[in-house]
Amino acid sequence: MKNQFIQLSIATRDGQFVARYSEKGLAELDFPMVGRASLRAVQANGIPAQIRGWHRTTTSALESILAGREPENFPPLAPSGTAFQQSVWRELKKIRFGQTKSYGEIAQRIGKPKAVRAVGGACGANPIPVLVPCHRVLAANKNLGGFSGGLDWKRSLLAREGAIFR
DNA sequence: TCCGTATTGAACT
DNA sequence: AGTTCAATACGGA
Repeated sequence: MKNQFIQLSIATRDGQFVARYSEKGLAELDFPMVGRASLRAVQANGIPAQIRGWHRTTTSALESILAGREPENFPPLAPSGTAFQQSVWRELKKIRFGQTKSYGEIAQRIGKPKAVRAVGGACGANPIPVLVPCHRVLAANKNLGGFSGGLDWKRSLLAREGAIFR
């Protein structure tokens, strides 16, 4: 039972997101579930005050982005992944609100200019979409590329930020 | 070890 | 302007 996340939901007008916290911070964020039964992801009691605080910050950051505004604060992010993935995600966080970068640019900035495909793989493995802005990464020709949460989400998020893409 | 990938740029129709 | 194709790093099975 090593990874016992504490799971809390975030209701937005775009649906119910689910956030999972480790003792280090926000570990995962899920898009609203499409079909049936969004899990009742709430524990009423026994949530440490620290995590409740993080969750308030997460909620407000998420709501800001969904409303097309740049968040003022972020919770501590604690995604689990390989060293390579961590370095990619660290780089993603540096992309400013409303800006985009290509997979190749990310690869260069982490010092592995030829690891372009691997960067794509790391983006797809990102457990904290939206807050770790994997949606701001486009293909070299400014085409959309892919998105694990569905391309509609990627289009929508970029549009709300006023980013330029095709 | 083999396979797929959210890539890329060049070489071809 | 569209299509094919090899190079290439990484992660999962």
